[in-house]
Amino acid sequence: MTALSAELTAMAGAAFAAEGLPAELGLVQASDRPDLAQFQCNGALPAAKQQKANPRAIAEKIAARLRADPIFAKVEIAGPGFINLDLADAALAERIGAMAKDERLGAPQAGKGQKLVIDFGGPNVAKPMHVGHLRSAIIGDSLQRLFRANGWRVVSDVHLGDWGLQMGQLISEIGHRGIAPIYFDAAYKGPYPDESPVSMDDLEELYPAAAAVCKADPQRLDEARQATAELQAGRPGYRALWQHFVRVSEQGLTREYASLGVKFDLWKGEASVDPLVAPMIERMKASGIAVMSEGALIVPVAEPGDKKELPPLILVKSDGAVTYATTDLATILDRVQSEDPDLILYVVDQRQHGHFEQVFRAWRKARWNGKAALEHAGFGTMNGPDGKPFKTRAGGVMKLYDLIAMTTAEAEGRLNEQGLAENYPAEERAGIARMVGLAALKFADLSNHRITDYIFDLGRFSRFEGRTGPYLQYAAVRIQSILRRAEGEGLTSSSPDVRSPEERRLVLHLLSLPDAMSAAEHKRAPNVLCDYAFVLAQEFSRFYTEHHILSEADADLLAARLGLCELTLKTLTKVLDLLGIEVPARM
RNA sequence: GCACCCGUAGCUCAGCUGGAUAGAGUGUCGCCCUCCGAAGGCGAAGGUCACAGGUUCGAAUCCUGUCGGGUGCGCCA
Repeated sequence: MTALSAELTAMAGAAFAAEGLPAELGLVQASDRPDLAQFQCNGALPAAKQQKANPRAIAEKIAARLRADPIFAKVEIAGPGFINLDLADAALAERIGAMAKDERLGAPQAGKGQKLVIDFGGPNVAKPMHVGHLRSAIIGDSLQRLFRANGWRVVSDVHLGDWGLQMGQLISEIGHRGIAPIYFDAAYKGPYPDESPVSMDDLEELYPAAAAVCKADPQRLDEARQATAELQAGRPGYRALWQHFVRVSEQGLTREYASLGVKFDLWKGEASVDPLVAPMIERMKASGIAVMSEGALIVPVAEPGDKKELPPLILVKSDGAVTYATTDLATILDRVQSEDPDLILYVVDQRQHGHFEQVFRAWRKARWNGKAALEHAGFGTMNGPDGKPFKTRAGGVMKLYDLIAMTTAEAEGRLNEQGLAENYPAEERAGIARMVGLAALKFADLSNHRITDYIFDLGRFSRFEGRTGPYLQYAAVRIQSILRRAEGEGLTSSSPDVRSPEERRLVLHLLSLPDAMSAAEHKRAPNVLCDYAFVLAQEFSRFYTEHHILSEADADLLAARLGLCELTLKTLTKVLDLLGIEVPARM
């Protein structure tokens, strides 16, 4: 089905064209002044500028053409030349009926035939996931859901950090402690044990210790560098040990991501493109793109128009090891070869912007095959109430696991306070608390614009009133409750109708779903969906307060209103799903 | 030092491909449960859109400068 705004835009566009004006001027959008009209078209103003004519006169010509169509209940000129449009209730009813029958609820299929790879710039192996990874997971997950809903084929890759200096630091630390000498014995030919010599807990202790000692002691840093280079060069014992790190970490990370409800198609990492790295470097050297400088192999990426010269991308460090810029470049090569995507989206902290600019420029400079557009969808940091990066009370890094436990506990406390879910089985109660806590967390994160930093304030998110995830869940649960009662009374629903102002507002908002989904896609901004969902819940609550549905005497009206409840529930559930938020059956 | 991002109601934030009276939540103050879940609904008060110029018929939105905050600036990721 065609989106209502698109349908109206096509009509207005035709009217402009018929007047010898560009059809693009016919853009019709929801009105900024709902008190004046449902939709508006501002095209007469730029048209007047182009033609050096009176905007109201042009608007009048367009309006005269539009008035001929019975879809409109009102076509008016206002102010300097705005064209204000109201639709006939019958036309709205027809379109909302079509939406109710459409499985996709009118989702725009603009991505049909296009392929997207999303890179989550995942956490590092051997380090626990912390709140810094939360935004990448939540925002990236919402984007993958949205793009899929809009018709794209999507491949998501967690893209673990498993190949850098931190690996050498860990190896060297383990060597110093003598934990698993067999992996360091150059004479030993294998095989190496299947069982990992270190657990996830061990790694969580080992890594910070290793990082600290390298910072304090230059000699230890050198050792770590050398270990990194040897690992990358393929030293068997180091590779075997590294395999253990990766496997152990992946188990832990899978659990963490699962608790967030986030899934990836690929669990690749930097190391997975290792075989591509050496040939890629050779190719870059051969074509003269990569040159030696200060002992390192670099790709100059400065461009003439730069306000500030961008430093070169370092392909191979002077110690022989590669950097994540190298693996990111090789990963593009890998993705182009295996997926041939139209777009690669990097959902990574905004502070990495310079890095991605370097990688993208180097890629373009190489002029290799592939149609993929490269784009960094950066996000701001999550700060504590003091406006500084979020920490635990003790001042340490807050682990994701603990954060989720905190929000769940808050949700549970709130349920207790309200005396809700009191008689539910303990298991269901726990499930509800988890869903409510996650909704609070995700909605708070997603409702801010991606790029801005925001303050994480558990107290505020946990009030569960106003513009929050739990409010939206509550709205959905209330609708489910009505529908259950209706079913119990043997009532049936029919196609929604438009009779009251509250229904009209609700229906208009439902019909704007494709606009929200398109805007969210184009801006790569889930906060647009948050806004849509919140307004939808508000419009429903208004409708619900004004009209007592189940006691309606007019059977046709009752059925139509039940149909409207069903469609609202479907739409709300769908948008929440795009945000990665689940709705409990009751709460 | 240079570059990028940001500065909107007491607080937390939307809006920023220029357009009509700048929005929401929260907080404050009123009103609404004999009826489908009040975690709700309705209303009031609250803003020199940091500041100063400029472009335009029209600027929170575009340009320049100033002030204030954040971030990044070859061998970490």
